[in-house]
Amino acid sequence: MTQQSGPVSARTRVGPVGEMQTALARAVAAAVAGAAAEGRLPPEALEILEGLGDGHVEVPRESGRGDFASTAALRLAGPCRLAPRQAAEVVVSRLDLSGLPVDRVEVAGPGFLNFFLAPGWLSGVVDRIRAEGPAYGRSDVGRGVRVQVEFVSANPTGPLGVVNARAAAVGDCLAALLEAAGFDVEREYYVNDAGSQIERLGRSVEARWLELQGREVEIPEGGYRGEYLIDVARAYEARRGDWARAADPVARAADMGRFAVARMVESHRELLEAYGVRFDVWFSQEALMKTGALDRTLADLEARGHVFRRQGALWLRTTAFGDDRDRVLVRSNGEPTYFLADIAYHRDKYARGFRHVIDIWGPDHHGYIGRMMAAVAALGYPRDALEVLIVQMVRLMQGGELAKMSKRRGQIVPMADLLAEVGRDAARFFFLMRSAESHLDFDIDLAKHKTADNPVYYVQYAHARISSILRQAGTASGPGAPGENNAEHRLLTAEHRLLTEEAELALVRRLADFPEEVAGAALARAPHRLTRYAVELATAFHKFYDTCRVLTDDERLRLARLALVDATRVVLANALGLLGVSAPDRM
RNA sequence: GCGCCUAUAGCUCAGAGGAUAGAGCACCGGCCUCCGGAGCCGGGUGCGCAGGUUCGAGUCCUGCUAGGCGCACCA
Repeated sequence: MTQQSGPVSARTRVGPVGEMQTALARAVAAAVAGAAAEGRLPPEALEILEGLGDGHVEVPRESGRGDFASTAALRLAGPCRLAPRQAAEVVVSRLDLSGLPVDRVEVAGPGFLNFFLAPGWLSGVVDRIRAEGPAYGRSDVGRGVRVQVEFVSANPTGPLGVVNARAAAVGDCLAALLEAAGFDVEREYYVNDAGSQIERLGRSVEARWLELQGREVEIPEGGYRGEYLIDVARAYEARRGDWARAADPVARAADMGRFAVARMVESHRELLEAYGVRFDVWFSQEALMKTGALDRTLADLEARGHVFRRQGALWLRTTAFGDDRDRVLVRSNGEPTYFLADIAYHRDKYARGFRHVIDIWGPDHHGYIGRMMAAVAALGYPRDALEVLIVQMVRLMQGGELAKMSKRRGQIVPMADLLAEVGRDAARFFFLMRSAESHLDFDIDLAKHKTADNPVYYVQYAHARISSILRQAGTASGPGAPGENNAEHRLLTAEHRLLTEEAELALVRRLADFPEEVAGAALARAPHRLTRYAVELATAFHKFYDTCRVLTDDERLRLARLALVDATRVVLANALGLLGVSAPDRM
């Protein structure tokens, strides 16, 4: 079983940097074509290079190796049986860089082509960012493909825990990234409001309710023992107590189950909204089942010939699609499994028109991926129609120890408690600092620090500091209508070629990277890259601030730097916006 | 037993087949007549082990070791 990763290609060519890479790649390709035509490179060279697309142009890690490097010669050398450096020399001799801001090209190391660009090659970026504003960073690599991201989807039988908080941050940010990258995204929450767990929930509420009536009752086997159900029972008593006392016990427990689910779902929705996460669709499992979706799904799978009967049960032959064993759809007692319901749910997703579905699951479900992928394949959908991401577990650390936030041992820590402790911004930022699939140690002490060692404050501080500078300069922060006399208007005349300090150029360079960072993070399903970028951008700004005075008496330099600072504000705000973290003007 | 994930600096973690592997925390030492010091600068014998593919491997493949998780006619 291999997990499908969907339309993932971590390399994208968008934004100012990507556009330059594409232009350089074209120039290299033209040089190779020219050399091949002259017989100085074998005919297959061009074909090999085309197979690389523009992926052979990269950004060298080390400064001093140019602004860009091409590995074309290295890749041609083997198949063409040439010495890499020699191939590089041939390419360079044919390079036509007219119209490109390239100062010089060097052959370096084993055969890299290093391009050194003219110092002002990014001088247009500042205006571009300030003109695009909130749209800067968006691209169309997704080409409007409809994608659904389903996440959190916690059972409505108890409060949300910290893993749900992590999944919410990851799912919401991933959805935002995909939107920014040009996909047509819907956020969905699946409500498991059917099945035996809801019966157990109802009986558990009933037990609490009977307790409130002064009766001593055991919570049923397999029931939910959390004290939150006492509140549910109280609310139920207030709303439907009279009816319940006269009602048939079976109907009463069922009614309590429905009541508890509605209440739980509502509290989850409220908590998530307070966390800044809104779903487009809250999808009810019960509603789906009422439409007969299970029967239709079963019939579909049978028609496709993947269902068989064994020992009185109906099975899906998932082993035909990479699973390591076959799975039961309908138990011998006639009860459908949760698996069948899940297949019906996914079938419904595709029926609703999604070309690509991303499920974000908790760590306890990774064993479920194989059968779900197999089921989607059995339904006849392409292998990349479904993609499952696992958000790994969270350990809360405090004072270097496992935090004891939960009152009882082994009990999950409620999401609400964590938010009350560290706040929404810190929680979201910290959950997005690590790749979703690796275990996370959440440092509560650090998250609460209001100092620079706390990354979220460090980034927000950069934004607040910028706002302060712009306030002092009399520049409206934000794209208001500029009066012709104010500084906002005069920034349009800023001369970006005056930005020559190393710290200034480094900052411009980081700003120029943003669209590629966004698209790359979206395609790689890696929101944590964006968090990292935000920190790096803040660092670049603070370094600039430390070495370059913005509000100088030199009017022209002052305008140039103000424009740069304002562009930085835009990008920081856009990055924080995608992360779901606030960008304060004051702290 | 089988499967999946993880293994990178004292700690927590980035790392997109490229050149000399990076951040943050912690620790030590510097920097404010000036736009917010919630800042900046400096200090580092680290890719679990062994093979392989490649011009080039932390990255891909195989085996091993260690940790985590999963392996229901549960949801």
